[in-house]
Amino acid sequence: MSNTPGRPPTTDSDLDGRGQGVHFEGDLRRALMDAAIVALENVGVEGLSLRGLARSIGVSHAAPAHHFVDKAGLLTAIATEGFELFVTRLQAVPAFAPDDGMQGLGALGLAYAQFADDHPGHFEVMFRPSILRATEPGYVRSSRAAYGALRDHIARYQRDGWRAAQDLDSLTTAVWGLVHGLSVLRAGGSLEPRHPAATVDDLVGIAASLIMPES
Amino acid sequence: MSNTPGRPPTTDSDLDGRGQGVHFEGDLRRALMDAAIVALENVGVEGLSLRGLARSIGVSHAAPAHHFVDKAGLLTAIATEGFELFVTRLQAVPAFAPDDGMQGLGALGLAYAQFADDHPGHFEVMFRPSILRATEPGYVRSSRAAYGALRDHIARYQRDGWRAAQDLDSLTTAVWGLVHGLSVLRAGGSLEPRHPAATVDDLVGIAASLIMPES
DNA sequence: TCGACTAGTTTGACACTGTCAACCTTAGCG
DNA sequence: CGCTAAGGTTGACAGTGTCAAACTAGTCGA
Repeated sequence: MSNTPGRPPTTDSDLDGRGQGVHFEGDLRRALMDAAIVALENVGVEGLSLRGLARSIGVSHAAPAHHFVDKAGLLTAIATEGFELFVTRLQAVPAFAPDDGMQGLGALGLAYAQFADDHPGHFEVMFRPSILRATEPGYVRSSRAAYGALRDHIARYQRDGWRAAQDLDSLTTAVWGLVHGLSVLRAGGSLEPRHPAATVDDLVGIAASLIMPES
Repeated sequence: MSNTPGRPPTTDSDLDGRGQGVHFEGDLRRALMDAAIVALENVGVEGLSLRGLARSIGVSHAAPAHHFVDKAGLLTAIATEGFELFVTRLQAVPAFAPDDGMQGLGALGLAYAQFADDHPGHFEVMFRPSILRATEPGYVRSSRAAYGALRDHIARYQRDGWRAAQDLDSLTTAVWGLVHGLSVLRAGGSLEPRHPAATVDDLVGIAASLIMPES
């Protein structure tokens, strides 16, 4: 059970060479994160237990502490990974095509909302610095990279004439806030009463109707 | 709950100093909620401890269970109170004046963001049904009342010509998502890197720039 | 070859938590 | 008077995160 996950335990160390066989990324670390991500989806942060994770994987209760110092460390690792996934997702959004209306922006919003839907475990934790080691360099770097990716898209739209006169950071933050707020409300179930079973596309439609009422 | 009317509230006994307030909403209940709200502001949900609350007030560790069944019950009571405060706050927003541009909408957004800023303890918990007894009638009622108050404002703006053709619920949800997302990001500190020390007014400005770029 | 070293893991302990069951105390009332 | 019940207490239980110390196995320098 301990070796089922995809990666074999890095049998050879010399592909990296520096130092000795330093595989900081062991098997257990990955297994713990995967189990934690599933647990976050099901029971949320308050229901997640390091001991329960260890138990489900079949290691002792103190094993996690060796890879992540404590619970905040584990959550920080997940949040960081989330932002990294997030960045690659945003970067996969096709560039703006000037003749397709606001398709570019719509695709961007869709990527955001879709990410929240596809990775609820990561999303649960990414934007909650108070329960993370929010000053950890990796977390800071990846979260800023995510903002940067968002900003790059908006900048490109501006270059193509969309609200070119407005402040880039304000625009980015506003778009971010809009799609983030809708995603959060949806993930929390707060949208249910008025928009039962709202899909990700519904969200994008709602957001689009606010930004560009004419279309 | 509030029934068992056999005994009138005995207003004859002075409700000053010594405990024994026999009103069915006791003294301790209020004290626990106030202490919890402060704790939520400081240490968040994961740092809040029923025993710690009881200790700080000077009652036994099991006393809270008598007023709120468990932790979720306490949080639900706070969330419900938060929505009630929220509704009165929204209802205090002056009606739309047709000649003041989007001042009405701006005031609405300001009320929202200001509430999140003024009551971080309540806000921390209001939109997280997964840690609450989200089906409790009082919570459902007050949270829907909040949506209704928001919707009433938007409906009035529509009657005055603002985006009159758009779907009211979609518009309400969009505005809600925008201002909620910005408030959440700000409360979590995620805005810090790009917008250090962003004020509530900054938020409203950012939101306004997205909704009405021409102004 | 061998001993030291070290990352990874285990065991055991501690203080803490939420929750439950039982008991005590007191006020109000027939 | 005794009854009832709400409000509060005490004690216990199973979990939890975290820390310290011990063990294990693989690696490296000699």
